[in-house]
Amino acid sequence: MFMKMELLPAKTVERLSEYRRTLINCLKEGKEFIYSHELARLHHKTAVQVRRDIMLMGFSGIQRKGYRVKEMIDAIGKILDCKNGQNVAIVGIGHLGTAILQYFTGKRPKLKMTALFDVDKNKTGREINGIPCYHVDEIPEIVEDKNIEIGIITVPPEYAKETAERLISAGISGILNLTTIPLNVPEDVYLEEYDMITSLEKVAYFSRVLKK
Amino acid sequence: MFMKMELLPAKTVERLSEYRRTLINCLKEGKEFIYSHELARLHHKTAVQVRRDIMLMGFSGIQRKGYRVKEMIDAIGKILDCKNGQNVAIVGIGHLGTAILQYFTGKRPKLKMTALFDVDKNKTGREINGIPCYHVDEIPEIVEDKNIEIGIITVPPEYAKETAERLISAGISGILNLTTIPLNVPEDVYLEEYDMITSLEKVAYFSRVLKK
DNA sequence: TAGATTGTTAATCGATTAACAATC
DNA sequence: TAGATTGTTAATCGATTAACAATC
Repeated sequence: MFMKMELLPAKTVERLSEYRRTLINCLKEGKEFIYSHELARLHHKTAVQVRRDIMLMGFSGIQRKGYRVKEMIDAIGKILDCKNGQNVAIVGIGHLGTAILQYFTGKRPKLKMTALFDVDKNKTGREINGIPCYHVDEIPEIVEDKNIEIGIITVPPEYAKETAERLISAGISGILNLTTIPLNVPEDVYLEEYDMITSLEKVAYFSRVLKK
Repeated sequence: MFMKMELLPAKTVERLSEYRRTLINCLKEGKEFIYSHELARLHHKTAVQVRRDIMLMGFSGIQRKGYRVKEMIDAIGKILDCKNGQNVAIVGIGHLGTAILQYFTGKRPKLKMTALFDVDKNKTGREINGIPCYHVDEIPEIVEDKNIEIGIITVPPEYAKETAERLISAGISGILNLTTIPLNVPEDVYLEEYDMITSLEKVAYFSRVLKK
């Protein structure tokens, strides 16, 4: 069997993730088929783009009927998910860390929330939302023992750098940095950064200048 | 006096916001000048891109000395900030809403956190972090009376749609949607959406496939 | 059959980078 | 002066969209 295994464009990967979210909702509502233009409309995209993304992942629909919702969810899973799952940790269990933890619970079975880390004695040494919380000093052992591949950083900005360093030397392979400090990582670690203030400033700018 | 007022590319606007964050830190550390390659390195960009962004906003540096940190912060402010400020509200004061509120406090004087909205009686009718919290039913009056221009939506997904509708009919001009539900807004409302799960799935995918 | 939809290539558009002139 | 940096245009690259063939 031949497996389509080229690297997909980052933008396509993002959109596939978004499509899946929507498809899961469609499935819940009992929808069996979906047209490219329906999916496009739900995501403010064009139908061509949706079809092209689907083509790039090697899936196909049925002429005049659209795409089978259930099968497409599985097809996206084949691309986005690791067969045996990937373990995830959150470092910094403040409001942001907790928000992610809560949202996450039970949603993505292939991304297994495995450990939490904090410095607060009230949080460490117990389970939060059913996930064990350790002191950040335990990052090296726990990340290695539990084979944690992905770290989400939601610590206060002044600790962002050292947190990243700890995760990296513990052998993490991907980081989602939600602090306001841009990080530097070695080449073999994938880094994604997001700052809400930038999003908000973008909204402020365009909502102002676009209204004539 | 001639004002440079063309619309900047969205990507440039994002980067200017990021540069400013970094420049503010540089200023705190007493740095007076910064080279394009220094700023580039801090943001994983190229020096050319930094210089081009700066050029596009109509600012200039000094040959061989770089850019004056203080002046550049002001120049970015002239682009991103509204002279008299813009009022912001958060709808949904759960962990995510609270995280934003806390981070936000005192950071961006031109984005004035003006009102919070929730349904929980323990939160409404009092101040949280110094900002008054109202019941979501009061959105129409408060948004109009307080001239709120930007709404951040951090409600549970099932309420995302109606929250957006309420904000829009109350006359909001920009929305930052942090729920997992894509929204539809009329043409004259600027919408920015962000979903952490997509970011996380992107990290999972690339951290897996990029390691050979 | 006509119409609607998928699948795919080619063209276009926009964003980044290369190249280099200017200048301190 | 030589070297380093800014500023800017032109070339390249990548992402989106247009066009259209295939087919149900």
